[in-house]
Formats: sequence, C-alpha cells, structure tokens
Amino acid sequence: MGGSPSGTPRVRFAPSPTGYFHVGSARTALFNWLFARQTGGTFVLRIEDTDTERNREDWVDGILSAMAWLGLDPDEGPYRQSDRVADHHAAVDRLWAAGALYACDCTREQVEARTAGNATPGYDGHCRARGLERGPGRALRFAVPQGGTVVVHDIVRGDVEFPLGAIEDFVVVKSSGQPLFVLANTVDDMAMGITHVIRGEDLLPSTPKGMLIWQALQGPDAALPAFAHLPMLVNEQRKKLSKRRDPVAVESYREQGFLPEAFVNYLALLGWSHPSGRELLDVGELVAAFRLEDVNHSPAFFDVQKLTHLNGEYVRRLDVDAFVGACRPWTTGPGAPWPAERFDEATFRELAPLVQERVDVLGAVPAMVDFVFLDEPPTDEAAWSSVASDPVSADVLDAALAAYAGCAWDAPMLHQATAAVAEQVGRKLGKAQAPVRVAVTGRRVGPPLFESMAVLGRERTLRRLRAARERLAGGVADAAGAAGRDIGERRGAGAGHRDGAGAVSGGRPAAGPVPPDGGA
RNA sequence: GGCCCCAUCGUCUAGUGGCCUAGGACACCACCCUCUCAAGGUGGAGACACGGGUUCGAAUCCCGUUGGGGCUGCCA
Repeated sequence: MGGSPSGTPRVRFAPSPTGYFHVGSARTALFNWLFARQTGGTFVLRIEDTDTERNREDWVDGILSAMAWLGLDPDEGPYRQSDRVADHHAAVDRLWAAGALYACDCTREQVEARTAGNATPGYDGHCRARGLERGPGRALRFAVPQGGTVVVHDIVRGDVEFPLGAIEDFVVVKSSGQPLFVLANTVDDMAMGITHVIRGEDLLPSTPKGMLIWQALQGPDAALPAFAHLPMLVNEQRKKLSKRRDPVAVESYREQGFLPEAFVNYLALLGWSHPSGRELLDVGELVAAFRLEDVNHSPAFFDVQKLTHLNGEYVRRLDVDAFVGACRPWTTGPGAPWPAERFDEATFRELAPLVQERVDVLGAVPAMVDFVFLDEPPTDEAAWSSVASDPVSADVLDAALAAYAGCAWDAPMLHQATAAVAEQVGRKLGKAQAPVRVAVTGRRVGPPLFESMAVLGRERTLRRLRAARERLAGGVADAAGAAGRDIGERRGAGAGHRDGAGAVSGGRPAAGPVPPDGGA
C-alpha cells in the first residue's frame, strides 16, 4: 500500500460481495485492468465488505474466480475493507477534530416530517448548530460548505459541476458507529495511493462528497485522484442492468459456454471501440489501444446476440485440441447428457471440427454429438413426426438399409450410397437424407450426416435405421412408446445453440442475486 | 420534485466543421454455396430526436426543447 512514488497510475476495482459477479462490474474491472496494463500501472483489488448484513463470503469467492476466469489478475489485493476499519475510525476522529463533522440524532421520520415539501430535498441541517456530542445512537454528518461548487474533472466526461447547495449534509458514520461508503471508500483510496478512480457513472453523484472528505482530510490543495465515470450498461428498456430481470451473472455466461477471451473482447466494446474499427480484438490489442479518454459517454445495451456471435468467432478460431479441451466441462462434466463411461474423447475429436463451426457457445456442443454417446439416439418428437408423416420415409429407410449394408464405411461412400437412395426414391439428396438423419441422430439438424454415420459405425447405424423403420411400420401415433430420450428433458444450457425450426427453445441463464453494480 | 449525465441505423459504434448522397459490426431480408444446420460469399432495407443560432459550410460548436437514464439510504 501507499502512494505512487514512481508516478505510475494506481487504479482499483472495489466490488462489494453482495451477489454474483455482475457483467457491469466485470466491465468496470476490465477497464481498470486495461488502463493499468497499458500504462504500466498497478491494478488493486479491494473487496468492500463493510455491509455485514448483505455480504457473504461465497460472493467473494465468486468475484475472485470470475476475475481469474476473465484473466483480470490484480497486482495487489484482494484487500478487505473490513480490515481497515481502524483507519476509517481514525479518519473520522480527525474529521471530527477538524470540525468537519457534527453529530445528529434525528430519526428518519423526523427528517421526513420537517422536509416534506422542501424545494431542496435531503437533510435540512437541523443538528448542524446544536453542538451535540458524539455518542451512541448518534450519526455523524459531514457539514457541507455553504455556497460554491465542486467540480469533478472527469476523464471521460470533462468537468462536471455540482452546486454545494444541492448536496445535503450526508451521513458519514452510522448511529451504530459504523463508517459509511463515501468515507471508507475515500479513506481507502487515499491510503492506497489510488491515482485514477475508474467506475460506473452511477457513482458520479457521490463523487463530490468523496472529494469533500478528501479535502477535509488533506486540505484544499490535496492531490485528488483523477476520475473516469464509465457509461452504464443497460437492458433493452434502457435501464441500468437489473439483477432481477436481466441475466447479469458472469458465472452464468461461463456456464453457458462463452469463452473468456470472447467475453473480454465483447465487454471492451461496450463504451469503447478500437481506432481501426475492428471488433475482433485479442487482449493484447485491447491493452495496446485502450484509452480512457476515448470511452463513450452514452449508455450501452448489453447485447447477448452480439456477444454470442463474437463467441462463435472465437470458437471457430480454436484449434481442434483447444476446442476439445474447452468442451470438457460439457462433455465430461456432470451435466453431460450421456453416461460418463460412454464418452470417448478420440471419437469426439473426429467430429469436433464439424461441431466447432456449428455452435457459438460450448453449451450447445452436447446436443451436436449426443447421438454418438447415447445408446439410443435422442428423440426430437417434432423431427420424428415430420419424418413419420412423409410417405416416402419408409422407402428411404428401406433403400438406405440395403445400400449401407455392403458399402465401404466412410463418409464419401456413404454420401454416394445415399445419393443413390435419393435417386431411387426420386428426391433430392437434401430431402432424402432427412429420414436417415432423424433415424440415426434423432435430430433434424446436426453435423454433416455422412461423417456422423462414419463415426457412429455401421452396426449402430443400421440398428437405428431398423428401429426407425419398425417404428414407422407401427404407425405414427406410437411416439410415447419410443425408446429414445426426449430432447426436451435434457436440454442443457442452450442460449445460442442452433438446431433449427423445431428445436426446443434454449434455456435462459439463471439470474441469481447480484449487486446493483459493484465496483465503487 | 431537486442535482447530474446522455442523445448517429432495432443494437454496439465510426465520425472531433468541408473527404458524409453518414462507414463498419450484430440482428433482419434476399440470393449464391450446400447432404440438414451452420459457416462463408454477394446484395438489400435501416440513423444524425426536434427547434433555433454560429459559420461560406454542421452529425460535428452554442442555446433551448423533447426524450431517456443515474443519484437523491444511518447500501455499496
């Protein structure tokens, strides 16, 4: 801790552990981190855990693991604000001694009763001249100077002026004796030698309060940090991202199979853009080109569709080994739709390149290859009924059974054999392959069929074709008796997965309790 | 209500007085490619909130209006 003797920037990310790690917090953390990396500065992580009512230790772990996942490694910390309360109290004593504070015993009700209908809302200064002593049950308020303005020199917005008359005598210490956010936050920034405060725009209105405290502690000539207030992240209603309605937990994106590199790339594009206009940017390019003064002023919508597209770009660029590795949580994890012992990575690897360009989130991978690792193919009832209602299906399956019985078992030969089947039934290959695809893979979309059958093997393919043929003979109404597993029951995290018209809708990420913003 | 911020295609943005009949990306539509679905290719539709100024000239500067948002807690 301490100042910045070398003159290099010291920034901090200061989340409070009151919920899942929020995408807005992640963006704030990223911009701090980018700034630090690009200036050779220091990135400090400080957990603001002084609200004992709302903090939980597992949220701290969540913050740490999400940051690690994103690669936002702190140079210092995590510090705990709760470890620094002695420092906060010492600062309070100094402020009290300097006459910057006064004690107040007003209840909320009393204040409301007195100020109802006031032109300027907020505390009315009732206790300011009462000369109350500090003591139990009495809050401490900051005596805001009358008249004049505080101007915040903001790197992204320019100078922002706040008339002091509009700032109430805010509470700095609760009647319980506990210091509040503006106090603790300011004192910590001071103690840690923070030179640049980069945070969400929602904190802009509290900035003059912090500045007042800073100056009361260090004098009017105090070297204040530079401020940079980042535009809010908003939902489709243009409101600040809400943990209630909006999918804001970084962890849920991780679980859906977004890649951290893509997530970081997308986050960087929210409120900033690369001078070249390129959008696919690796972290090195981000660090090299990022400038706080280039940050936009207006709120940005967190567009999952665009994030999903970008993720697809990253997924497709992975080499096969990296892709196979990245898929492991979904292919070998507890959420995999097949029994663990049936999964074989070498087999998966054969299909991987074909899967890779068909998914944009890793969570969609199992549905692309489950037909290989399940004993019976999955059953998409919509797909089956469209096959069942087509009179040609039976002929296709019969012809395919015959054609596949003796042909060489590789994709080109299967292609050729199936083309012959198509010709035999008088259909284009695209139409003719449908019954075979559904019979073999259970789905009407997926990796290329002939490669899929090649991997599945002749034995299993033929067995499935026969089963489908029998089911077809049994009539179209026997769906309930089918052996397959209904796709709808084991739908994994599926946002962004693509399986065509009849597909079951993708799951939405679970929204858990999340702090309003975090990262003071 | 008060204080503050913001305002280019549906979305993210480029644009810092003439290069703008406003560029890119996502999404959307059409076509091509094609064993499904994707990916890829080509093309299309789509925006400077409004009104005043300043200027030879404004998306770009100023003012106002309107609209949106944030804050207004003895939360952070």
